[in-house]
Amino acid sequence: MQDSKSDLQILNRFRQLCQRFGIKLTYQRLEIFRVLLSSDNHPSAEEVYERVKEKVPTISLDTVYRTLSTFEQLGLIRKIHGPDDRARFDPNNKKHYHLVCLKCYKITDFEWPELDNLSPPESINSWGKTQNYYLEIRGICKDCLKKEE
Amino acid sequence: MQDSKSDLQILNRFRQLCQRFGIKLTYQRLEIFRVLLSSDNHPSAEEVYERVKEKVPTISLDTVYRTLSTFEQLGLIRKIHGPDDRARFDPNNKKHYHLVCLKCYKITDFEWPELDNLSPPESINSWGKTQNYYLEIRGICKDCLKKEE
DNA sequence: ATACATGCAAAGTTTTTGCAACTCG
DNA sequence: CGAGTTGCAAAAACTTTGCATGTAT
Repeated sequence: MQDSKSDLQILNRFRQLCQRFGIKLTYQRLEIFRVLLSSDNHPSAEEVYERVKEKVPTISLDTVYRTLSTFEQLGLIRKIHGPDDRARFDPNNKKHYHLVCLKCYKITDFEWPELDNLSPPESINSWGKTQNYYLEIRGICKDCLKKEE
Repeated sequence: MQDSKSDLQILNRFRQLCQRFGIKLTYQRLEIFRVLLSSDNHPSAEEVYERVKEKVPTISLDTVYRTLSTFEQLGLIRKIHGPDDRARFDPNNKKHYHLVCLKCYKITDFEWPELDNLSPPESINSWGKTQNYYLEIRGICKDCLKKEE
């Protein structure tokens, strides 16, 4: 879900998705979709709300929550829970992991092919059916280190 | 932080910790410490509260929150944020990772030495100073699979 | 037309905070 | 005694929900 396409291309793509999943194409959903597409960071619901409000001033926060939840259920985005107490939403659907800054809570993606290829211990097979990995490396990002001196 | 020692041993150990970190040894803190020691699961603040209340009926939930936060800052426990919306606390200080059930939100520890030994991509060195890994494998646990049939 | 989506307001959850009373060291 | 800790109550922060109105198909 990260591309830089023209408005029309995004519209067509979103229309397709709505049809495929049987949900209605509304202006609110489209603009939320756009905001997610153009996010390099991992916005919280509040941040998505603020950005969508520029285009759709009458949108309400609960619509943003509901839409994000819908998108999550459709597999378009992923909800992530970092050390920050608010949920964040990840529109990057390539296999990747997260660097989380414990000061500013910024989340940065990184890739780690060696981990992708590592098979988990067999012991976990007896636990149940596994679906996906979530890996976070926590620390302090460069910007925050600079501020500390 | 997981042992099964006598009450006296735990008391002495906790007294030591309090002295080392310069915090006062209170009945509330001691009982919270005991509950954490005897937890094989990863209790939420509420769950710790419920269990401590059996011994210290007058304890308040906010004291539990404050104490857990203190313990976390001292490095005695780790706060974890799963798909469940409440924080959970992990008293296991051995290197380990988590299996998280998306149905019942139960968290199970597992070890993965191959991952411990895997060095992360160099690219992340330019990000900042990393402190620790957090890995979750999500799925459905055996019990919940059984309930579904 | 009608089933779905939105906006509003209100409520629900989880966590934090101000403050007076209390307690450990 | 005095700084640190607790309990209470209230508030804050984040998220969800009921319902009437509006809208996409």
